[in-house]
Amino acid sequence: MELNERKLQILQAIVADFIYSAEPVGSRTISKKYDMGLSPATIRNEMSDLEEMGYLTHPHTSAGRVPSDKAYRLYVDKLMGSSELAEDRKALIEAQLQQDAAELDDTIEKAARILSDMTNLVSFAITPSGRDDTLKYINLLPVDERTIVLMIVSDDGQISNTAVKLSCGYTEENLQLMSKVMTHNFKGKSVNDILTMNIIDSLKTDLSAMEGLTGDVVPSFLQTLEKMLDVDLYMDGYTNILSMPEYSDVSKAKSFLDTLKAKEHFTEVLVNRDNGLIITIGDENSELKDCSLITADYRVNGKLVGKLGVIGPTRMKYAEIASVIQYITDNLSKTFEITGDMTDDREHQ
Amino acid sequence: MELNERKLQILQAIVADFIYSAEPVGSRTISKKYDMGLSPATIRNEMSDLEEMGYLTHPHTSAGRVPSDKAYRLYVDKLMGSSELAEDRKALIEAQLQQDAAELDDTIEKAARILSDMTNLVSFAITPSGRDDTLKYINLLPVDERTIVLMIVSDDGQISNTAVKLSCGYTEENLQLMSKVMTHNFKGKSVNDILTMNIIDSLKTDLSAMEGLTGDVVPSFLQTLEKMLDVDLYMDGYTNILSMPEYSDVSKAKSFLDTLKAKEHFTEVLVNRDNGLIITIGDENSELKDCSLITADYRVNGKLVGKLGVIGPTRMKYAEIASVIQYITDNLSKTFEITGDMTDDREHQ
DNA sequence: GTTAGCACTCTTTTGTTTTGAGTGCTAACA
DNA sequence: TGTTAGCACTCAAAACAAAAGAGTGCTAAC
Repeated sequence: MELNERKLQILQAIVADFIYSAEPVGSRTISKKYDMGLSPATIRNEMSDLEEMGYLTHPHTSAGRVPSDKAYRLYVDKLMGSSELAEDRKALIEAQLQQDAAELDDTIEKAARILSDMTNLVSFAITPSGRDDTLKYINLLPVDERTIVLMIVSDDGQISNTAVKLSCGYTEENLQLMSKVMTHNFKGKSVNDILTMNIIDSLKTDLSAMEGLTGDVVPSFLQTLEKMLDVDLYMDGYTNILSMPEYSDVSKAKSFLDTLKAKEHFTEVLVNRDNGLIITIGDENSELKDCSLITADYRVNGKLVGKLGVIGPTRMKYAEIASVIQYITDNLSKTFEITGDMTDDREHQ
Repeated sequence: MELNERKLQILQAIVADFIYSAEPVGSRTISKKYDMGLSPATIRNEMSDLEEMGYLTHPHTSAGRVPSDKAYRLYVDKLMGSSELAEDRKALIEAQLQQDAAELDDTIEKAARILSDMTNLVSFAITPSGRDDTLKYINLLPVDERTIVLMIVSDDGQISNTAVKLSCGYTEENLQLMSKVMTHNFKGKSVNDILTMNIIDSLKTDLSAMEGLTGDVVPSFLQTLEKMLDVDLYMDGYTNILSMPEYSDVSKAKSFLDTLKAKEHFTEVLVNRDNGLIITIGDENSELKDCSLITADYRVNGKLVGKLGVIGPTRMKYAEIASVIQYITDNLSKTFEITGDMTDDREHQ
């Protein structure tokens, strides 16, 4: 059977209607609301065909039609078109993102909040991983008799520091020498490389004169590097789903939210997701098969990549949401480019 | 009317039963389950009295009795006794808290998680404010041509640092001088004092020779101090309420969760709350009048005070929950005392 | 003072009927 | 041959009715 122009039109009408109403769509509705000069009976015939082709389903005999995942996919790819974001929304996004956009983390968090507010869905965002950051230099600084600070500066200007409690004393000279050796050894190497290669051993021979100090500093150094690998995950708008008919049943809502709460796993899903504006629908997802995800990446300094997106039932306003996400991520990338040489002006853990 | 021994016994039975069943308690139930040698009729008479006295209410004629806030208050004060935590739970708490208890923040977060898991309620915790921390010294360190790090060390060993992007160049001597002057001016002063008193002006005269540098550093300094004031709020176990009969209605659950999400306000409530094990019931709360809160404080280095607690419907297992909270906060305080001189071994923002 | 007995109340449960949205099929129409 | 009116049929949801059951309050007897 062929998917002719009329079938597409009808399918589009059904999907669009269902997205808004959350009710199975009947032939009368289509015939009346979207007047395409066809009687309900004709539309019924077409619907019957569309069902046979796998685009529609039927909760029960006397109910209207509901789009299948396949229909949503077609809708997203061919039918929905792209929706231009209203000017006032654009302005709102810009205003809110710009407003004290000092720290990356805070801004990302804010972006997620805006996103969930505008879409009424659960939003999430991950920060870029520092795994490919290369080190610029390492500095050890005295604090008090038994405490020093380990400071790691990376080439793109990010600074991480940790206080290190020493088990033995130290001299300023020791610190300086050690800073020098460490910088020499690790300059230009990426965080990931340092952690996977066993560069630490070489350090021990270079600094054999001060074993005690090395023994205290190295674990902190590694720990700090590990932390630079970490990707933070923010979520917002959890409660939005509680006003959606799909989750009017508390136990459904609970199991959905509990799944989302297993953050670690979710982070992984996002990290492995392609860049660009990505929409996955229903069973295209490895998990949460009755949900859709829309994500897009954002750039920091034109390079490091984080992601931002929403999750919700397959019945969602794809076009509208996609345009919101796209606009926010574009804006984020711009923000962290314009203020490019200001992005250092924040603390990194 | 007098609240005699028998009335108390009956009231206790009713409250205890209702806490577990969430169903209005009838006279038969009390007579059978808690055999105190009285017929349902007698108990009915007593119940009627208790209702008149304001301890019980009546959803409708043919329903059992439900405890009022007043009854819970009496129950908590006089009737419930104290429940000793089971040994395996104690062990579990200790094991989980001890396990890499490196950073205060992480540990607090973990404590909140344990708490919500054990109580099946929403838990929350606030970290101590740094408002009364006194400064030990301030250090400015070179990073690159246009960037320095501002490091603030407080007397109890906490370290905060921020990268400062400069609008002009600097020399090492400048930094050292400025570090010295700032340390001299602010050593021994509390964060709060520095922020309220206008000490900044004096700094400008002392360092008039390097206006540019001062102009860049002072805002960052203030900003960092502001941050030290901040109290972080963690919440966990949001979804627990979705399995409670009180919130089987999605819209009720949503409005409860939305109220909790207004974090800022909630933080304030907690900060202003008394120390010790505090239980507030129903309309004793200024907000969320159909909920109860149980909180306790924990100490860090024997001094700084954070708080940990749960929130849920007035029908909660007060004794059990109180003992869990008490045990966790005791343990937290102990953890951050034993490793007393190790608590510096973490980063502070 | 306690309790058995009983009428009464009111929610919950269960069953029944009605309604109405929507389909599928057939037959007529253009 | 495609379109449509008409109609029987289906099924969930709503409305209604009846029954069950939990529990009370009161009275009278112990």
